Amino acid sequence: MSGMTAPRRMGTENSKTRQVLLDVTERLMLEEGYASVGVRRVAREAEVAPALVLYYFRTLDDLFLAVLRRRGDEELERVARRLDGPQPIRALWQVTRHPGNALTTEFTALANHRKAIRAELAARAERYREVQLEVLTRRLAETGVELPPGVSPTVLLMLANALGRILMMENTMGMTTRHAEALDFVEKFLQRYESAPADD
Amino acid sequence: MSGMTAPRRMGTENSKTRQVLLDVTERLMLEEGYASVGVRRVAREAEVAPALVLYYFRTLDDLFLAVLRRRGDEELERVARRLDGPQPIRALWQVTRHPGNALTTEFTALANHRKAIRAELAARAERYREVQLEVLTRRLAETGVELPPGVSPTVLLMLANALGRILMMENTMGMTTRHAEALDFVEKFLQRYESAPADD
DNA sequence: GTCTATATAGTGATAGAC
DNA sequence: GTCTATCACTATATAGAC
Repeated sequence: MSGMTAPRRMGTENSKTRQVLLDVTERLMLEEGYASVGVRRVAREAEVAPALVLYYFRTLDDLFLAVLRRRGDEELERVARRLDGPQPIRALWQVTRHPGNALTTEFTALANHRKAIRAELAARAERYREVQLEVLTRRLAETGVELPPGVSPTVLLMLANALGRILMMENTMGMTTRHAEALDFVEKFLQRYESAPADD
Repeated sequence: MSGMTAPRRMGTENSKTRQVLLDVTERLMLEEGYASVGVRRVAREAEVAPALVLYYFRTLDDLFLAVLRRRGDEELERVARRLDGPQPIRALWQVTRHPGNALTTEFTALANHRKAIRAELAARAERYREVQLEVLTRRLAETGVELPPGVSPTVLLMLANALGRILMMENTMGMTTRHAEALDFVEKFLQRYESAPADD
């Protein structure tokens, strides 16, 4: 399981230091972007020597992948739980705009450069979408919400995800043009389809 | 205008070589991503010496900015012209999914690392949005299309742009989950609101 | 498990000859 | 206008001592 390609020594999965390195990497990605993550920088923030980072993660890719897997698993669970409540559409919107999702954006950017990340991220994103869709579809049926004509749960999911992600990305680069109107539209939509028990 | 900070020599605006360097850079960004753009790589593809790149563009940032400005101006004009036709919503969707827009995505990613790019891109994106909105609003009024309740031209613009961009980004990383349903929804929407002269 | 020291290879940028 | 040569710096990754 841990790969027998390299004869080099390597740290164990449940080391305390290893966890710290993952924490530092994740924090750096969120605060300064993935480009700030490097062997030296992570080591400095974790107050260890650079070589130790490569002792726990053979390559930088391995470090990124470990963060992606740890956080991704947590997030998938959290999202599925959130959507499985009384207001699935509102939950969908909140989840999309949650800071935890900012890491996904960062990994998406990183995937441009690193093949290994791209493969893993794409696979996860597909699973993520299917899980969201499954829970959302079920809950919409159970709560008896009637969406606008032509808007299937799939379409609702894609539109919410897309709009949320783009607003986030634009915000990151200091852009807010027409965001207010978009957010207002979403709020009205939520009130129309979920706050009042929708009996048109 | 051309900056009196550096005493270093520099090429003229309408040099043939300069144009080639811009072409190469743009092509590289589209085909392999911005990370493949470097002094040496661009020089090699243009079949000149690396130092010549920095003769025409004092820094890498300057090279990127020159591409952004040249292409951005062309695109803005093209988009405004396209939207100002008989089917503005369809044009909006086509423009969003046009390859020319892929460069924007690349610049958005680049903006994460480079402050100078971020500032210029944000300013341009705001102008781009306002121009799109202005033409779209006017044409929708002129063609007498009645959008779904709550969906203002602004909301339509933001949703179309967001969905189109996200589909493009996912495609780039080899992901297509549920794209068909989303595209189908858009197509039906277009047919409903534009192909038939809409008299409900 | 953690360190120091270093190998190896990349980068953007500059000086100055032709 | 274009080149060669090089500086100064960064990066990931490795070997081997403690």
